[in-house]
Formats: sequence, structure tokens, C-alpha cells
Amino acid sequence: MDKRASDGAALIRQAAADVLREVGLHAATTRAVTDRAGVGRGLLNHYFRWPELRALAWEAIFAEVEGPEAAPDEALEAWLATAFAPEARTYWRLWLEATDLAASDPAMAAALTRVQGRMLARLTADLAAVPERCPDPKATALRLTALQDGLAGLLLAGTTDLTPEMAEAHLRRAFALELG
Amino acid sequence: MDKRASDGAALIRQAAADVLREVGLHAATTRAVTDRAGVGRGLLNHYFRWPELRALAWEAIFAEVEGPEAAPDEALEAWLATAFAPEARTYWRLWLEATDLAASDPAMAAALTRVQGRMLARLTADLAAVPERCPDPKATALRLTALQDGLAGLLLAGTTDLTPEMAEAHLRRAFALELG
DNA sequence: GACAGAATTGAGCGCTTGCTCAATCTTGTG
DNA sequence: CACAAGATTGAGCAAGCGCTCAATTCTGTC
Repeated sequence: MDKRASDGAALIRQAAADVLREVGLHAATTRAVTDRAGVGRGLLNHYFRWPELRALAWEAIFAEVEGPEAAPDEALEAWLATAFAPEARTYWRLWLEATDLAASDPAMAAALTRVQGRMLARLTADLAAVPERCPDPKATALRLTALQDGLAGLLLAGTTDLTPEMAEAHLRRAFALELG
Repeated sequence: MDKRASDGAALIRQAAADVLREVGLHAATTRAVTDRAGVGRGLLNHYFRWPELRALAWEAIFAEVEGPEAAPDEALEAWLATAFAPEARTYWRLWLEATDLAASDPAMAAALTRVQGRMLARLTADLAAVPERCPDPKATALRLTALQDGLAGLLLAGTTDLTPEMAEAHLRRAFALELG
């Protein structure tokens, strides 16, 4: 009745998410996951195929992030404030790698579609809560999301002298332009 | 005196660029390049190391694209019009993959820095040509570039119902907002 | 024609990857 | 306790990667 404290499959799912966070999508391997989980190599393939497990763990990570709702106007400020917070770096990287992988990995593409849809819907809803200032919430949400992705890419590449603070300022500036 | 019609190193550089265009940065291999160039496998390593050759070929591809200058106001329209043209798809993908690789590949990071710097400088200059409408060309160029990157990422992932035409419309909308 | 040096070749090394599979260990049931 | 069924193991396979190196071919010079 009482399940084992260590259920193999759950152990592996958890370890996969941990490994993804630490080394990213590209460097993550099945061996790293099984070692981390403290189980044999064969067990992973008994429950999963690597592409599926990878997509599963990736989506689980972003599911955590989506977290609870906030009051509409606080939600927008919270979004702006956390978009380029230091803790978010892990997610920019996982996001970028996922966009990349989605081209060749159907499982990742599906996961990305779901997460992206949810995030866009949420931002759209938050923007729709101030209709007098934002006549087309869907379009604005898409532009702001795209801008955020693009700025995150610039930050990750580390190739410009862009800092997270500057990125946030740019996002706020675009936000101000969009909301008139 | 007259150089050989087929100089091994040049042949390999050219083949590398072709392969990158066709299969992208991640799928490209030394074997694909040497086969394409019609030379033996060993020759590539006689002249190059793979990370360097890859970065070299990548930068060469974008050097072609930078092309000749246009009249200042035409330049902005040309930029908007070609940003999401069908032919540009290859470049979005190479760009995205490069951003990804830059984290672990110093040669790619250096190449990306150079190309990104040139592109930003060019757009900044074009925007500076209309100072009455664009008070801060550098910041605007960065935001527009980031937006373009983000929209390209969304298109590549193929996960939203975004079309290239819509992406261009979004870019034009942001452009209009920026330039008042 | 002979010869030195450069260009070029491809078999193969060492490594990593995801995955298979026969064997072993654990667990719940009668 | 016995026994079937599921959980778990790890050696090893097949494939791919960048790269090495001894051997071969080509090329220009005297």
C-alpha cells in the first residue's frame, strides 16, 4: 500500500530535472541522470526514452515557475521585475536551448508549444486587465515576450555590454511605449 | 604562379559554409564538410580545428549578408522588409544556434560578438540618420534587434501560429512606436 | 630525371552517446 | 516457505564524433 520511499521512475524524473537545471539541455546525458538518481543505467530505459524524459523534465521545470497568480496590476510589475532577475538565468538558457532543439525533437517542440502558450495567455490576460491602456493585449503580449526572449539571448551570448539591469530597463521602456 | 584551381583550404572553407547553410551548426560534422569538398578526411585537420573552422564559416556566411550600404531612409525600410523574408530563415537558424554555442565555444562567441556588433552599429547609424524621430538610436537599435531575434525564435520553434508576415507586422508596429 | 618539401589520403584510435538484454534482486501473495 | 511478477542492474553493442599519423601523391627546382 504505502509506496516505496524511492520509486524508480519518480527518482529519475526528479534527477533529470536537476541535471537539466545544472548543465542545460545540450550537455545533459542519460548517464548523468542515472548517476544523479543513484540508480542503474538500465532503469532509465526501462521507463523512458531519452527524448521524452528530457522534454518531460524540461516542462516540469517551467511548470514550477508558472506559480500562483497575483493581482492583475501587480502581475505586470512582477513580470517586469523578475524577467531578468539573476535567478532567471537558468531559465533563459533552458528556453533558448529548447527553441533550438524543437526543430529536431518533436517531444521538445510539443512541450515548448504548451509552455509558450500558457505564458503568452497569462501575459495577455494580465494586459487585458488594463484595456484602456492596451487596446490589443494579444499582440502586445507577443511583442513583449519576443523582446524578452531576444534580450535574454543577447545576455546569454554575453557578446554585447548589456547588463541584466539594462535589459530590464529596455523591457520597461518598450512596455511604456506599448501601453502609451 | 597561377594558383591551383582547387586550393584545399579554400575548398574546405567553402564546403563548410555550404554545409552550415544546409544542416545548421549542430548537425554539421567534419565528415560532411570533407565529403562535400571532395577531399580526404585528414586534410581538414591539417589546416583547421573543427571549432575554428565552424566559427570561420559561420562568420563568412553573415559577412556576405551584410552586403552594400543603401540610402539611409531606404536602409530602414529594407531592413524591415527583409527581416522575415523566406530566404532569411537559414540565417535565423544559424543565429539561434550560434547564440547557443557561444556559451561553450569561445571561437563562436568571438565571431558572434563581431557580427552582432557590426549589425547593431549599422542599424544604429541608420536610425541616427533620422534624429528628429529617434532621440536614442543606440537603445532603439538594441530593442529592435532583440525584438527581431525574439520573433525569429518564435517562428523557428513553429510553436505559435505566428507567420512571417505577422512577424514583420509586429516589427513594423514596434518600429512605429519607437519612432513616435 | 632526380629530389626535397608540401599537399593529401584513409584506416583507425579513443571517446561519448542512447540503448539492449540476460541475469539478479525485491516484493507481495497464497 | 514457495513462487510468479515486477523492479533493477551493468556489461556491452552499434553508431557517431573529432582527430592522429604513417604512407602516398603531387609539384616546383636544379
